[in-house]
Amino acid sequence: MGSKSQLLLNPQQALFEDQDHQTPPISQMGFFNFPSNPFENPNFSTSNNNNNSDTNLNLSETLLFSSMNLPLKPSPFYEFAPPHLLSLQTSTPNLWPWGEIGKRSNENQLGISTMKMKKIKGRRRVREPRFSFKTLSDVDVLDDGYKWRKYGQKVVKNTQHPRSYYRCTQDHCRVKKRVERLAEDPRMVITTYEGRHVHSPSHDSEDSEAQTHLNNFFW
DNA sequence: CGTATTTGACCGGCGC
DNA sequence: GCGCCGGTCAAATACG
Repeated sequence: MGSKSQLLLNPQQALFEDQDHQTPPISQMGFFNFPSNPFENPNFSTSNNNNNSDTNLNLSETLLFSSMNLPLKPSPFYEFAPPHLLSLQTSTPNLWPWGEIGKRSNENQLGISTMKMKKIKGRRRVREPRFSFKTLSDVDVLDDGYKWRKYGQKVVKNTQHPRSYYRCTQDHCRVKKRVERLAEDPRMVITTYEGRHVHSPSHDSEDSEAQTHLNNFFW
């Protein structure tokens, strides 16, 4: 990978859900632990080192995940993790049902369950595939190579930090993401993507080389 | 002046 | 049915 796509994020856990046109397969959703920080980067360690002013996050795992257009097959969802990102063969999946996540954090921190489906043409309901991961980060909105426009912000119950809603600015691309801080550990950012991009990431600046490389790799 | 963000209104699902 | 809650809309505002 070129220097431009240096990995600066440190996703701790990821959550996948498969695409299912009937019922939300909550039971098939869950976090699993990443293998112990394979993306260690001295520029991006613990967030409370205030000297670490590296807020300009680069092409990252976020891009890798989102550009692979989300998992499509049902479980085991970790099949869809980019193998060089998650060497899950050697890691323990550690599944957490959503309900249990809520319990652990003693609040409904992600609240995804209410946003399961959307209506399509009056009758058909389709739930876009989603996946999320949490990252140790000072900045809320991680630069993933796509351009996003904020369209809402909401305080979620029993949390102090608001949740922000973003939509991809590309025409006809309906990908959304939301960003929030983990209530129990505000150093953690939870980023959730929903939908698949119908286009390549478009950073205004340079770096098209790394991007096409990534696209070719994942698409 | 065009575009992005803010922010309260609105809406729909769900539990009671 | 009603109220709560999360998600979205959109008018007003900020921004550059």
